[in-house]
Amino acid sequence: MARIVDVASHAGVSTATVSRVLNGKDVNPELAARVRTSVELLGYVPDRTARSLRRRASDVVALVLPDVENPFFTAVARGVEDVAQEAGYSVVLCNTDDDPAKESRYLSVAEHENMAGVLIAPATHTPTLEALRTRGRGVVVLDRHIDDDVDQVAFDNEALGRRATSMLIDQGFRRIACVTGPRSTSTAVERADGWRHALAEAGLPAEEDQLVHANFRVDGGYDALGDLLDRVECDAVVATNNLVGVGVLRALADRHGVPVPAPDGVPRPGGSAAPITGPALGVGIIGDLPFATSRTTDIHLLPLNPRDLGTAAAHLLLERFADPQRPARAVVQDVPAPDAPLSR
Amino acid sequence: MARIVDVASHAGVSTATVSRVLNGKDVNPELAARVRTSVELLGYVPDRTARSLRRRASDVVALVLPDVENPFFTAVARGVEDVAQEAGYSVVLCNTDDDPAKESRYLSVAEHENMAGVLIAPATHTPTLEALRTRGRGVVVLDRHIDDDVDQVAFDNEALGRRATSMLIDQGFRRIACVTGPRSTSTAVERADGWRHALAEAGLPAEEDQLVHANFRVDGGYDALGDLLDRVECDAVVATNNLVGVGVLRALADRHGVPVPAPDGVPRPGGSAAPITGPALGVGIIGDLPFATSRTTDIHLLPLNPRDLGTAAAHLLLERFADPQRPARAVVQDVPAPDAPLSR
DNA sequence: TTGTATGCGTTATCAT
DNA sequence: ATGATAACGCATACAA
Repeated sequence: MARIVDVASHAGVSTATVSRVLNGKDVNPELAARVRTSVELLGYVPDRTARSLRRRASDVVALVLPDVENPFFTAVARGVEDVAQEAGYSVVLCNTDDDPAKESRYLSVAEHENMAGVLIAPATHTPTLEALRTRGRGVVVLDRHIDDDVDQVAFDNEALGRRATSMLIDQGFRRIACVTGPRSTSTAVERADGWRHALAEAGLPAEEDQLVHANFRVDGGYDALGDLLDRVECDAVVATNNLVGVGVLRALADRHGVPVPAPDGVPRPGGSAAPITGPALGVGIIGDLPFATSRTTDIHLLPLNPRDLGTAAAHLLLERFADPQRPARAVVQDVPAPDAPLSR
Repeated sequence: MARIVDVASHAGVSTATVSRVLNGKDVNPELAARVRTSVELLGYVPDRTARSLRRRASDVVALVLPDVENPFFTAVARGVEDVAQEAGYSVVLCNTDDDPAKESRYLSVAEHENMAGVLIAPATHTPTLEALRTRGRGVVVLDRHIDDDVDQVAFDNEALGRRATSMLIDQGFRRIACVTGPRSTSTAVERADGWRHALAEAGLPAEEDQLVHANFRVDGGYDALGDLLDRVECDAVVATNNLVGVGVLRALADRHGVPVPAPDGVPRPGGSAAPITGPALGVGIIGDLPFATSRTTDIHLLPLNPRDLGTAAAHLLLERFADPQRPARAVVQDVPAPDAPLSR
C-alpha cells in the first residue's frame, strides 16, 4: 500500500511537497507534474484517517434523521448528497427513530469522529449541539425548527397546515379533524397551528378534541384515525405528514373498503367508483403519497420538495465552512405552487 | 477537550494504563477504578480518528446500496443497524444508483477510511473488492450473488421467480410476461430464469419478447409495461421487484383507469369495482407494495423480509471479524411462507 | 518555493 | 502488571 513517503521518494521530492500538490498549494509546476505521475503510477490515495487526525476534521458530514424509512427523508438525503459529494464531502446517514438518546449518541459519534459537520432533523426542541459548535463544527438544523442561534432550513409549517386545511374547506368540508406528529417536533405543532388558524378564519369550530398527536409513522396515522372516528364527529381530516396520511388512508380502507369517498358521497370523475359503506371523509395530506399506484383525485395532497430542502441545507453547511464567523441564518424553504403538476 | 494524557495524569497512571482499562485488558482493579472515575469526571471520550489510525481499522462499517430510496433497502439497513450497533459498530449508508463508478468510489473511500468492513449489494457481477479483502477488511455481499469466494447472503431468486409465476398460472393466466431488472444484477437474471422455468414446466410458451430488462426503479417498470403492451399479447405480468411492481401498476392505472382487474374481467370481492376499459391483466410482484393505502386482493404479492436479510448479512460480517481465516460462506435467506399473513 | 522536523491522540512494543 | 516511548500517515511551522 503506497504511502506519502513512497510517492515522495519516487518523485524525488519531500513529503511536504507531495502534500502541497495534493492540497492545491503553490508548487513548482514541474515538480507538481512529477508528483502527479508518481501518484498515478503508485495508485496512491491519502489515508483519510491520518489526514483527519492531523487536520482535526474529516471530510465526512453526518445527516441525522428521525426515520430513514420515510421517503421524505431519503429524498432529503439525496439532495444533501448531491451537493456534498460535489464539494468533496461524503455523507453518512444516521437514524434516530425520534429517540433523543439515539440522537445524542450519534451527535457524540460525529463529534469524536471529528466529522466536518452535522445536518440534523432534531428529535427534540433541544438537541445537544453545544459540544459540536464549540469545537467549530458546522451544524445545520433542517425540516424542524429549533429556538437557537444556528443555521436552519425549514418550510413555513404554519402556512402548510393552513393551506392543507383550506383545501378541504374549499371542497365543502366543515368539520375537519387533524392528525399531527409528536409535540416534540416543530413541524407537528406548527402545522396543527395552521389547521387551527384556517378553521378560525373560516368561522369554523376548531375543537381540541379533533386534534390528535400521533407519531409521524404509518401506525401513528392508523391508530389516530381509529381513535378519532370513535370519539368525534367529522367529515374530513388533515394528515400533517406523508406517512400519517398513509396510515389514515389505511384505516379508512379498513373501515369502508374503499380509500376515500368524495364529500357528498358522489364519486368524482376519475376517482374510485366503489360503493361507500360508511360516512364520507375527506383527506388532506401535507406531503406526497409515496409509491402510490394510482392517481386518486379525491385525496388532497400538498406536495413538498424534500430534495430541495436537502440541497438548501447542504449549501448552508458549505457556506458555514467557508465563513465560520458569519451570523446564523434561518431559511424558509419554498414549496411547489398549489397548481404545480404532481411529480408522480 | 480531555485527552488520554489528561486522564492519565488525573488518575496518576500512564496513558498506557488508561488505554488498557478502556480496552478491557488486565489491569489492577484499584488502578482501573481510579481511571474510570477520572474518565467520568473529565468527560473523556477517545478520539476515534486517532484510534483508527493506530489500529489501522475503525469501528465503522459501510453499507453500500444501489438505491436508498427503495424501502426494500432501507429495511435491509435497519436490520444491519440492529446487529451492528449492538456489537459496537456504526453503520454508514452509501448510495450507488447502480452505477459502477459511484460504487467503486465508495469502496475506495471505505478502504482509505480504514473502515472495519463493507456490506454491499453490488451494482455489477464484478465489484472491486480485492483491495479491501487483501487489506483484511470484512466483506459481505448481500441480496445479489456474485461468482467469487466471499461471504454472501441472498434469496433463492430462481425459486422466487418461479413462485411468482406459478401464482399467476394458478389464477388461470396463460400468457405471462415478465419485467425484470438490469442484466448486471443476479436478482434480475435469476428471477427471470425462474419465470422461464415455471412457464416451461406448465407447458406454456416463454417467448423472449415477453421478457423486458428495465431498471429496478418505478420508471423502469412504468416504461417497460408500456413497451410490453404495445408489442406483445399477454394477460398477466410478473414484476421482479417492488418498485418495478409500482411502475407496472401505475402504467396500468394510466391505461385503464383502474389498478388491476381480475383475469376474467370480473371484479373480485374486496377489490376495486371500477369499470374496466381495457384488456384484463394480472400482476405478480416479488416483494411488497410499499406504503400501499388499501388492500388490493387481486394483486399477487410475494413478500420478502429484507430486514432479516440485513441482520443475516451483519451476523456474517461479525463472524468474519471474529475469525478472518474461516472459509467463505454463501447463505440462502429464507422468505416468508406463501400463506404467511401480510405485514401491512 | 522547498525541505526538515514535529505533532495530531491513540495503541502496542519493550523494558521494568 | 505497569510505564516510557515509538509508531500509525499525514499536514504544517519553521528554517533555508
